[in-house]
Amino acid sequence: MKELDKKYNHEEVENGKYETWLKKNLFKCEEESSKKPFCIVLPPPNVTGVLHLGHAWNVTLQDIIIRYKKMEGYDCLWLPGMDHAAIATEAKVVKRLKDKGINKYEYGREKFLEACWDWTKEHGDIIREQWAKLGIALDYSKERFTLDEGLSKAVRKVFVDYYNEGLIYRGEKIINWDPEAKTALSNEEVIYKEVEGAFYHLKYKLEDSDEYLDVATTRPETLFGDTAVAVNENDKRYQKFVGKNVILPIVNKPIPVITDEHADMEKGTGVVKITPAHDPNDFEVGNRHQLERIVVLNDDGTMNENAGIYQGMSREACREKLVKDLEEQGLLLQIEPLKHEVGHSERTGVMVEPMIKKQWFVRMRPLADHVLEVQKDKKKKVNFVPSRYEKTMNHWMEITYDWCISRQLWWGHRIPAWYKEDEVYVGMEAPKGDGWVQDEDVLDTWFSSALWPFATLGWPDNTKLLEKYYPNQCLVTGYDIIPFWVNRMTFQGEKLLGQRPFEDVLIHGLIRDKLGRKFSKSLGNGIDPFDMIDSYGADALRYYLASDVAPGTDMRFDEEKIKAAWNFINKLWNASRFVLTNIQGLQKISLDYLKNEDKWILTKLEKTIHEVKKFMDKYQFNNAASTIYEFTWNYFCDYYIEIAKYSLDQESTKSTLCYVLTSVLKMLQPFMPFVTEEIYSHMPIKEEACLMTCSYPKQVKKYIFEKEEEAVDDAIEFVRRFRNIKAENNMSKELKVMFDTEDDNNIIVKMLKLDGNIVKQPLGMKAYKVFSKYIKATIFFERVETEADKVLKENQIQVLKASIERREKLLANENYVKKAPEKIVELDRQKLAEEKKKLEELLKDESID
RNA sequence: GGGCGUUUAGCUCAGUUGGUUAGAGCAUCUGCCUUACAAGCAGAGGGUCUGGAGUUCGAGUCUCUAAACGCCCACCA
Repeated sequence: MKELDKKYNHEEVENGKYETWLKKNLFKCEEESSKKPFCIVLPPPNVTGVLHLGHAWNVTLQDIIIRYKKMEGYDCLWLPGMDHAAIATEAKVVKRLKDKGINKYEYGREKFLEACWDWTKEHGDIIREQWAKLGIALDYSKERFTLDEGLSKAVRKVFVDYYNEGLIYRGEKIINWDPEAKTALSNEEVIYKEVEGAFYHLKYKLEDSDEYLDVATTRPETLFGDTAVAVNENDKRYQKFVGKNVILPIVNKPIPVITDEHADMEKGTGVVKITPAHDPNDFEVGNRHQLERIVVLNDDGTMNENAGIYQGMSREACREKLVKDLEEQGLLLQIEPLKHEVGHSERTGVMVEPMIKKQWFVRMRPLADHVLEVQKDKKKKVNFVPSRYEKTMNHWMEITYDWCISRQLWWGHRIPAWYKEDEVYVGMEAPKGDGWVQDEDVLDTWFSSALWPFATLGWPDNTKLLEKYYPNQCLVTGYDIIPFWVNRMTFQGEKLLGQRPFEDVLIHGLIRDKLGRKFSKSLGNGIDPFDMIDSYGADALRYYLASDVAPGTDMRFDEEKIKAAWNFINKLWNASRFVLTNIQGLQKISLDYLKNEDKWILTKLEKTIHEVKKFMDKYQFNNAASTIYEFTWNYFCDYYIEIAKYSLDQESTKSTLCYVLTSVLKMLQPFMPFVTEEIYSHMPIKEEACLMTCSYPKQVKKYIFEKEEEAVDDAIEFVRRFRNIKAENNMSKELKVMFDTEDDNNIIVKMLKLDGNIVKQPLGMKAYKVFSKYIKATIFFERVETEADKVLKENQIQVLKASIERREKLLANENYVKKAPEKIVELDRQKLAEEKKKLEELLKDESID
């Protein structure tokens, strides 16, 4: 058995381990076993790029769950995969081709898709390497891609069934148009940003009259599509105009003045221009009044032939020129500056254009209503951690409307619809016969990822995998994609399989920079998690990511904390070295003849195990981590190992060291798999070849010794007070100590290295009393009392007096004694007695000199 | 406009069902190369928990209210 290296070197420790784990098939699920299943599907990262810190956080949390559950005896399946990310990837590939001077449309669909597959392969390989560096326990035998054959089958199945059921339809509606990517977008893909705009007040003259209406608009360039002007029917100001025509400026065309509920008397001038082809509200108005729909924009965002002389201009240029022309013609009444929110494309960043288009939609109401119904049932609902995020989903379900799923892109699942003149065929395969042309469009990338929890398990076929691992037990994702993904998986799972897709959803936040800003390219504040791994190791990064914040909250990145995590690992490493060199040759762990300190550390350990499991089960890894940290550093290293140094020849000491360290390694394994496996491999006694296949520690009641725990706690308390007094008084090593209590003060003598300094009689030197609950001693030392000493003692007395007074008052309060739990009251009584004793001694002490 | 979150030590964060004198890491100060660890050890200082009101024997924790910051959703002709 090779010894542990003198220095903890994360690079050496982590190097090669992942490959070994893969070779040993340690990450594979055990389909055939009778163990209870625990399944997580990995939120598939987009193949657009490589993994960032947010991904590292996301997968670390999942890996901790999976590794924990494996040790807890579950058959775990953590299913990896990637997302083709239709629009995002397409944008990247378009750019790559453009840089080479190639135009997507000239290149052609087939070759373009080849380029997309190349891109996917390249980035997929990088991502897999990154997963390996992070050490995550993915079952690669089940890896999937959102654009693979299986997903394609599932997608087509859903599309066809929904179409036949009337849940998917094709229709002309106002959709969000991305003029850069030249595709429709869903509501969720539009981000509203505040921009500096203006209210343009335009003069719509009454036909054959000098009178006019003041029409305010933020989008003057859409006036070419105006087909009416609306006022509220109760608006007395404009009643006389209703039924008449106004002349559309520039176009010089009469359009009617109508009444419609959409016109709000309170807003603006109370007159609203109606552009049915470019505004969702106006579209509805147009439907109510059978107004013509005039599209004025081309797909690339330039003005079309309906814009007359402005044809070919960009939206922005047209607005500028138009406003100038209106002003010249005296048709511009006023420009009122206005800050307002305008929709931008999530992917390309350009302003989104509401446009009327023929697209495919999912009818959302019935699907969403069903989820709302299910969420009322505690046994059937999706449980969010933290629970507040349930509201985010429910609210979305309440207000969502039909989902535009067709995209005018090439990279994605092609819509399984074929057209022949006026006929439409929707089916799993192309229809027989000539003349059928398939829909050119593909589906929203989220349409396929919404099927991820079950399509990856073989749905729509009724596979064993599906039967065993659906519903998934858990999903881990950021709150920012609840609308895009979690919600959609939920309604699809409910509809298609009649069950929630996952029992729990663990939500985490976003990682921000040290100043709380989002990471962004323009700020240049990005952190590459793999740089951090190079510097501190994956274990340190993982521990940091898992332990920094409570579930559901954002995290501010702080490299100092990774350093602190590294220090902790280094501490573990050194403690392990100490233990390993001292338990060489240990044959078996025997915990039958235990000393007080052994019983003490075992008790602390068993209590720690209980706490840690409680936190792990609630996904509170931050609390679990700090509980283990405290035990390892503050109890095991700071006290037990120090005391153990005096009895390293004893079996009980060796056994206890071995047993405790093994338990610590097990608890830390999910957080820091590399280093814990490395240390475990050197242990002389092992229950399994690998730590990760060991069982998780369970609290053993017989190793809880309350009496000994209290006694050693008290001894430690004494040691702490002793050291304090020693430090505050600048005592030399030559001090002498007289114990006033009969107890076995073995531990204290060792901890304080008092051997040879113990006296049986008081000495004629300055004396100082030290107390804990059970132990009392006098320190004698050579030193002249200074003014500072007196002040210090006086302060101590004051603090004690105040505390005693507070407690006496509290205990004199009948209400408190009557209503508070007895335990609490009893504790106060004890504490009071102690304090009184201490005060008495302290006061008496003044006479000793 | 609707909803949600945050506000605790100099900084970053914990704080379970209300219950001893509110914790950690980092930073600061003091003393130590004590043979696992100086990336360490020992000791210390530092917060009344954003403000106000209430419920309670008891509030960082529950209720109401105000403020600052942040996020989500919707709308703005």
